[in-house]
Order: sequence, then C-alpha cells, then structure tokens
Amino acid sequence: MARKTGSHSEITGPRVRAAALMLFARDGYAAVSMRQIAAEVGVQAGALYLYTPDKQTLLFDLLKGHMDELLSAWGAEPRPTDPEQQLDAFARFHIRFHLMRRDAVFISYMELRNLTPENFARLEKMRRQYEDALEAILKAGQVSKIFDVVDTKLTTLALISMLTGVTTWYRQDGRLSLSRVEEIYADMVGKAVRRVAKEKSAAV
Amino acid sequence: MARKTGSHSEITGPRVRAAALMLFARDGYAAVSMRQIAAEVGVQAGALYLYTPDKQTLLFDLLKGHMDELLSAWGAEPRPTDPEQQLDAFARFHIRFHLMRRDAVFISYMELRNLTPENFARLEKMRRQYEDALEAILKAGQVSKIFDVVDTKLTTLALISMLTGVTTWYRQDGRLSLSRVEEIYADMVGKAVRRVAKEKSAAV
DNA sequence: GCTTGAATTGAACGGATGTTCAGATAGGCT
DNA sequence: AGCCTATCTGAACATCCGTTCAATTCAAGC
Repeated sequence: MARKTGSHSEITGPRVRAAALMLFARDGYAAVSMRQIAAEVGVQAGALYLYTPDKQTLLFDLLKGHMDELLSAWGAEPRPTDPEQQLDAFARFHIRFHLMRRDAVFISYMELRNLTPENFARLEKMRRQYEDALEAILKAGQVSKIFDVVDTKLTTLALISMLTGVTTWYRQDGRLSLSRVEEIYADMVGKAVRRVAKEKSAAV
Repeated sequence: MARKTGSHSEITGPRVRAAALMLFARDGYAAVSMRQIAAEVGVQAGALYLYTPDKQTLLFDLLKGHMDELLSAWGAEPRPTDPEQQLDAFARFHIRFHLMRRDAVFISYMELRNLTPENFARLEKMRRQYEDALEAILKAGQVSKIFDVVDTKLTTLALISMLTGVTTWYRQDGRLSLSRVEEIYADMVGKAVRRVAKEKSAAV
C-alpha cells in the first residue's frame, strides 16, 4: 500500500506545515518527533521528507514564513502622515496581527536557538527590519517634538515587548474584546512616548 | 570505582541545579539530556538521581526556587507610601532582579508547558501573587487620582511584559548601563499610567 | 487501457533517551 | 584501625529518535 486516494503535494505540504506549527507551539521543537507530525497529518514519517529536507529546515520555513507575512502585512497597511497616528496604527496592527498568529509568534520567540547560525542571522535581519519601522516613527515624532523619547532604540524594544505580551494572556472569550484591547494598548503606548505639557519635570 | 574524592551532597546538589539551569536555558528542557547535565557536573548520569527523583522535578524545583526568590526579594524591598514612588520602585526592582537571573527568567517563561498540571498550577499561583503586588500599586494610584488607568489588570500585565522584555536584549557591556536602563524604563512606566494634566483628552 | 511518475509505505539504520540497580569506594565516626 | 554509609560508577533496560530507501500504489496523460 502506498499513495493514498486523493493525495496531492499541494494538499499534504500545507498540512505538514500546519501540523508542525501547532505541535511545535504546543510542545516545543525538541519535544516533537517527526512521527508525531506525520501522525497528525495521517501519514508515515518517511513521507514528510517529500516536503522538507529535514526537521530543522521545517522549523526555519515556519519562522521565515511568519516574518515574511509580518513584513508584507505591515507594508500593505495604510500609513498616516502624522507620527502620532502612525504610532497608533502600528500598535493596533501589531496587536491584531500577533493575536491572530499566536502559535507562530510563540515559536518565533522560543525556538530561535534551534536554528543554525546562518538561519538565525537571516531571521534576525528581518526582525530588525520590523523594529526599524517602529523606531522610524518614534524618530519622526521626536523631530517634530510631539514625542519625548530618551532613547528611540530602547523605547522601540520596550514597546514591542509590551505589545507582544498580549499574546500570553488574551483569550478570545475573555473579559475584553480585541478592539477594546487594541484601544487600551494604543492609548498606553501613546502616553508613554508623548511629550507632556510642560510642568515641573523633575523625576519621581 | 565510585565516590569521588572530596564529594559531598552539599556540593554536588547545587552544582546539579546550576548545570541544569544553564543547560535548560541554553538548549531547552526537552533538548537537554540527563547525561549532558551529569557531564557538566563531572559525574555519571545515574548519580543525578541522588539529587532529584526525575528530570521533570528537577525543572520544577528550579522554577519554584526562582519564584520563591522573586517573592521574598520583593517582600524585603523597602516600600514607599506614595503610589508614584511605589511604581517607580517596582519597575526598578523588577528590571534589576530579572536582569541578574536571565537564565531562570528565560526558563520560567518557556518551560512551563513541560510541567505537570499540578506543578504548573502552583507556579501560576505564585506568579499571580507577584502580579497582584503591581496591580495593588496601580489601584492605589487610581484611588488617589494620581494614575489614569482604564483596566488595572491589563495594565499590570502590559507593564510586566515591557519590563521583562529587557532581558531579551540587554547586554552587560552594551551601550547603556543598568542604572540608566532602570531609569528610562521607570520613567516610561510612570508616563504610561500617570494622569495627564487636563487638556482636550480626545483619543488620537 | 497502458504507461509513467508522483506519492506513500514500512522496515531498517545507528544512536540517544530517562531511569534503575548491584557493586565499588572514600571519608567520617568510633 | 576498622567499619559504615553516603556517594558514585557502569552496565543494562526498553523505547524512542531522525533519516534513508526499495517497494508499492494510485492518478493522470496518451
């Protein structure tokens, strides 16, 4: 027995990636065996090697695909001209995009160490590209004196950490709706970087 | 041959935990074998079972120990009366504490899924206890109208995510000193939650 | 209807895994 | 000096791992 009825590489390929994504996110790359992925797809382990040269490349393709999507989705997003509105748009986009891809986000933060150095470097570059998009907004707002940011790089990383953190606790059927969460976070991000009306500005 | 010269359980025990902590953080719980931990200690794999009933318990003890330290360290921290200063103290404490224990922090966020449900629940409880400490500060500030926070629970989680994020990029020999990083983050946290002088308060 | 090639099986490979345990040894106690 | 026990070794257990490959089967093109 071989070749199942109705089997095509255009069908099995995506199913392999979907199964791997789910299992890697749930149990971790190292803890998931090729046989488990195969079982999830409904296939023997050997068949996976029609779709990936090895386990490591399977992981990399998932992470790379996620970053490709992220960068192109942000590129396709309408961009306001005002830095304040740009920041608002970024915060909302980031939350929305990441909440819809929790498995991929989780893996992207946790399984980087399982990549070869070259593959890691490629992803790092893409990640930095995304961070630069936010930093550019902060810099623009600083130039036009709307924002008051001591260090744009540090602030970029701090804001992204805060926004991405939403993926660790948000529940679809929870207390707060997605749009409400978006709103609150976007507000908080704005307050954190916006210049405050002049006052006694001594530190706390 | 057995019993090495100068061997004591008070020495080997901590070394086992230290080796496990380092290796789990570097390669992940599932990817590290008992034989690797043993080799790091300079001992055979079987000897590890004098110090832990099994691998899973070894992980739990590390995570539990970390949370114990965290809660008692925060408990020992001098607590100001003013919510604004309390928040500042919390932010600085959190950054300082977490930056000095990056391995444990990393594991605490990544390896929770490798715990049994009971062990997971015990840690969750401790984590919530820590979060409640921050939320209490936010609530106090809200009552005294110093802070303007829409949802204290959400804000708590957002701030902790932001502060913990520092562990992913901070380098000892980097551009910014620890105290400078502390300062910037504490400032940002303050701005994010402090009530702004009344203005047209329309959202962006 | 036959042929060809893509898709898959199932067995096999060497090696690694967590854990157990009888036996060996060194250090402290008497 | 001699014993005792805490400490550790080294081998063994069954089971799993990622990966390869000849053999097999199905679907499509002629």
